[in-house]
Amino acid sequence: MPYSIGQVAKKTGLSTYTLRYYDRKGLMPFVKRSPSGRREFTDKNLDFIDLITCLKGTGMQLSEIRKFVELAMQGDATLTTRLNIFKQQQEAVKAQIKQSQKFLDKLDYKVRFYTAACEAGTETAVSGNCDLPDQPIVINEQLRVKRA
Amino acid sequence: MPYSIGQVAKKTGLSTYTLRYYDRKGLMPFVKRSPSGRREFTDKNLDFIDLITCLKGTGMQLSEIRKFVELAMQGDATLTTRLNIFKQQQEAVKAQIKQSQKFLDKLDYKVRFYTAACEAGTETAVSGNCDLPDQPIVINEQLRVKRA
DNA sequence: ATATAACTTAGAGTATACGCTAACTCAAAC
DNA sequence: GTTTGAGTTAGCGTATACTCTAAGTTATAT
Repeated sequence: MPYSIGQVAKKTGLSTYTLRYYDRKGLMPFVKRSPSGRREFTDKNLDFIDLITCLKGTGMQLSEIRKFVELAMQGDATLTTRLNIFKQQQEAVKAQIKQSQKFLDKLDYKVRFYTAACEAGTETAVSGNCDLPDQPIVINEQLRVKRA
Repeated sequence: MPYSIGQVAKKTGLSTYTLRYYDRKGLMPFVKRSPSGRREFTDKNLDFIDLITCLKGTGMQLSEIRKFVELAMQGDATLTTRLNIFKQQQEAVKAQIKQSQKFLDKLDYKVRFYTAACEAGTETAVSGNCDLPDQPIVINEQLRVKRA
């Protein structure tokens, strides 16, 4: 039994608007229609939508995803091309995670800095250098507003 | 010696358009002007722009960053509020990294799958389940198109 | 002194990814 | 058989974040 667009929306968390939009954008040429024109999604289709969600979640644009889908529709002739797309995206995600980790390091430093600042009652009493995150954060007792 | 907007653009990698746009959006109320109205960025300003870039890079919207900037301009009275914003963003980034890692796992699987498919010459010869990524990927020798 | 490069603002234009409405059709329940 | 809920398309509207142009001013180098 195929799924209706509403059922797919519930299953995937995407809105029906989004699903139709994706379809219009050429991301779902594999979805068959009932005699009256309604979309009928199979379980295999759902897997593919999961993949689309994955690619989208890693920053791939809909236009690029469309290209991938078109390759996939062409069958085995495009296997290596598709493999390369996945390898490329793999590297992209690794780089993204690295970048996010750098940002997280900065945030970690900020939390330590602001924790000290809150304790001292003022930012001016706190020393520390954001670009040297391992450097200790020190409170200048002379400048404290709040006493411990 | 203060920096001009062009120099800041080079240093930060943001375009002058973007810097002015950020300014207009209230993200840089701390930037002073020369008598003739030109922006004069200090090194401290550059650090703050780095922070803005960090927050933006972790998915914070400009409108939210603006709120943070406004709090920062109010001084020590908003220290705990700002600390909480950083803590919140810290958690958000951790969650993002986790999600990205999940997507990466899926991509890793796809690379393994497609590598096998390329070797076999056809997708149909390859078995494997994306939701059980530890399951081995097996090539059905009967369905091979390309012989090893 | 003047060319040119860089700055200024206001505001229009672009890209992406939706979200929503209107007007209509269709399927299932009662 | 008719209501109700869900589906359909076309197309307009929105949000975000730029990106660029136009028209003018200012700073710097020759």
